[in-house]
Amino acid sequence: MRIRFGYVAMALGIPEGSPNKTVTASTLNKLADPFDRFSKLTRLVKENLSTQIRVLYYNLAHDIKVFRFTSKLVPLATHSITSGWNYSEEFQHELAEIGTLIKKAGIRVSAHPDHFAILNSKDANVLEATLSDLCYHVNLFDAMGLGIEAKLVLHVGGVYQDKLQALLRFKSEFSKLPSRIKDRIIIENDDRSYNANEVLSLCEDLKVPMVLDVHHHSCCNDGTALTDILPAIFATWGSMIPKIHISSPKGTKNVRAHADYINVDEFIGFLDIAKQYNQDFDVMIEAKQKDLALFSLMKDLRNVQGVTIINQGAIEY
DNA sequence: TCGTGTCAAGATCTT
DNA sequence: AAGATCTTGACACGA
Repeated sequence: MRIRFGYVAMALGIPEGSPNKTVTASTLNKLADPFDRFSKLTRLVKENLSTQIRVLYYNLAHDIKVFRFTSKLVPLATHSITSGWNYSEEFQHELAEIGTLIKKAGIRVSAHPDHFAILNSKDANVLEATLSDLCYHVNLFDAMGLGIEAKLVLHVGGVYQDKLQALLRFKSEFSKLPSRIKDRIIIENDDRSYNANEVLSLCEDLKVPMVLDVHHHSCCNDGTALTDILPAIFATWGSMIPKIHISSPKGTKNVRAHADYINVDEFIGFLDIAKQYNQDFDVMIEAKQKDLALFSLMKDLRNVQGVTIINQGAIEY
């Protein structure tokens, strides 16, 4: 089976490789002239977008075809201080350039609204903020000219001590989403609330792909072995190539936090499970050292029996 | 320039 | 009811 690797948001292997530059609302508020606020924001977005393009070229130079965007390309995009700002139109040229590059190079991209985006929150304000955040991400994908293959990863969350009700609320809110959002959502098992089994059932119900996070599964599970559910998880992707997330625990005391690099033995453990299903898949590396962790894992994989290195960002196993 | 605090976000645990 | 905690990378600011 063929496995491709990707990393999240920023490149540590090149200078100025972070498209995460931002500003706080309070700093903007201190600028008396609205024009100054506007130009400060505009400068930051332009910088982030040009960094993003540079990072994509860097990825291509290293055969990395899987990438997750930062959610901060447009600082404060969903903050009330920028309400009415048509960033998609203002940066249409730059965003289109990014999209063209992605399509031409065949890069698989996604985004992951952070865990404050809660589709099934009981709080109407939180729900509104969540919808606005999802809309923001989709606005960027649309402006890039990317279709529904550009996915948005969500967690379930919104438990309030009642997981069953929370799941019902999730399904109900999901069904109300506009298709431009709904068609892009994929759901991931998390590290404390919803395990892989529960998310699998939800994904089967909603007919959306499931992202298996192998590390989260080891933090939060009901005793189900991956061997038993992996084929069903892969099946939620239909004809698409499944994607999984991997990371390693930071330490024995803090098992949920992400370590700098990926432990190759843990990953091989997963590969050995996956191998029996002979399904190609993509792997998102969630390690603090980002691209450097990817390179490090690839280096470690060179010494593993059964691994064939296809290029700097893919293996055959 | 360095270190500490703050910012964004929401749920949940503690006081 | 209010505050601390969790999480993340980067800004903001005082020393």
